[in-house]
Amino acid sequence: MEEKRKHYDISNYEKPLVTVDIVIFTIKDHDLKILLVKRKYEPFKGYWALPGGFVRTKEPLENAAMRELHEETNVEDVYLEQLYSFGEVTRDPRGRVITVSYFALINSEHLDLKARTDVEDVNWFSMYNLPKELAFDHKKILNYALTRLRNKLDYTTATFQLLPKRFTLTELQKVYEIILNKSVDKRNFRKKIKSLNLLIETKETKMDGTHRPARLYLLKKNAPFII
Amino acid sequence: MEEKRKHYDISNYEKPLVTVDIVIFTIKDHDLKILLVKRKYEPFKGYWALPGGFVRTKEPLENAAMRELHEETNVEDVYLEQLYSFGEVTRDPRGRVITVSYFALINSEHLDLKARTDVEDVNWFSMYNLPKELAFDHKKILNYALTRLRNKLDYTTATFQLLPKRFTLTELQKVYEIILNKSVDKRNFRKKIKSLNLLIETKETKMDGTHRPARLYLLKKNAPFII
DNA sequence: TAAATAGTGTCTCTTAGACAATATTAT
DNA sequence: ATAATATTGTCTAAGAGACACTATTTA
Repeated sequence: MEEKRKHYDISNYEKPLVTVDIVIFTIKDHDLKILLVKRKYEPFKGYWALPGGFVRTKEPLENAAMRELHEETNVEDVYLEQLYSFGEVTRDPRGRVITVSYFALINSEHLDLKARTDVEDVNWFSMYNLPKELAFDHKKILNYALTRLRNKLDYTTATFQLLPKRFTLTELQKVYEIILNKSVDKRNFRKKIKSLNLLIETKETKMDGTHRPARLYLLKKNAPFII
Repeated sequence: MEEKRKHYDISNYEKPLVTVDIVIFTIKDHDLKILLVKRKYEPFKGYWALPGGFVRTKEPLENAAMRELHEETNVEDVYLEQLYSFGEVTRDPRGRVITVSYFALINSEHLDLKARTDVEDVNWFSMYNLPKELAFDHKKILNYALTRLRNKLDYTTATFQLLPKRFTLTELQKVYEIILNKSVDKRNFRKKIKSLNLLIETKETKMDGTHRPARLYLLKKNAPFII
């Protein structure tokens, strides 16, 4: 009987804290950027950190991530995916904190950071030029996220979230080049994209400068997520 | 000052419980099997469930998973990988429980289930013939694990963990066929495996029955994990 | 007509997949 | 010899990657 209670009563177990942390990617100024917040309080006061926070008791994990995301940005049309859970015992000096990390891809248009009171500063950083030290194990989380993002490029359409609805093939190619951090042959790239049959060619073009205008495309309404 | 304390004092936050659950795969009797335990206590008393348990306060997540694994089996040489964290609010009727799931691949030799007191029964089940109802959201976790396992087949050597150290090419092919649940052309399979240059041909052969004996191979000592 | 970017096609090499005959062992 | 599994090669089609010229626009 006592043994039975031991197994049934949930309150006997010590509880770690659970947070979510989000790697928010966007492409801005021809660069892969991620959002960081400067911590106003200890621990790691003054350090840049991933946006995140504690999971509320009646809140699904994904909602917690989405809530934190909305607290930082006003964007809709967000692609959000769980990344990995980090559970080193000493990752937070305050005590046992397990974090479930997410990564988000947001459209480079209409970026609009909100004013916040609980952080000292918010900013976009180039993934290729991060602050030397980040709070907690957030550097590790970022590297993990970059690897995942690069892999997704190959076999999913998730990365179209980084572009406006209508985009040119050159813009699409730049997304690939910026994420992979290497250049790609224009002819092979276009051949590949066209063979996947994911895009609709619009009648509009985009002019910017003194040269031939580029055709605008959009992703098919029900293009497969996994190619 | 009060606001500062609010952000610093960890004890103000409500804490969900954190468990680990493990999908332990092996290959036995020409079938893909996973280990389930029959629950002795509520909730889901009498239901089959994934082995797992609460994470201890001073225990890294991966250690918790490894500990649960060792509590069920005596195997060493285990491949263990984090799968996904499930955080639906209502997934455990006792309250908020977030689970970090893992999957493990164990060698089909020397399987030796331990006697346990806190479960009613332990058994291997065919992945293709599971009990109709499982405890919690464990069916969902299992399906997620199967998808992951199938994907890993393509580009990692993780699945060699399912075989003894020395194995025949036919045994290796069977692993592929059982996991993918479809048959594979023998000539193409061997051509592919040989082109990857992962194996060492031993001088020994394996006899079993009245037919030509098969050459034994082993995975190269420092074969890459990701191919 | 100069400057700047958009847009396009061919060749080669590698890889995936279809497909069937011979080799070796024990009884 | 028979039964049973091991072992091996060729052909074709599709895709990846190297590579350079023409088209269209504005100033």
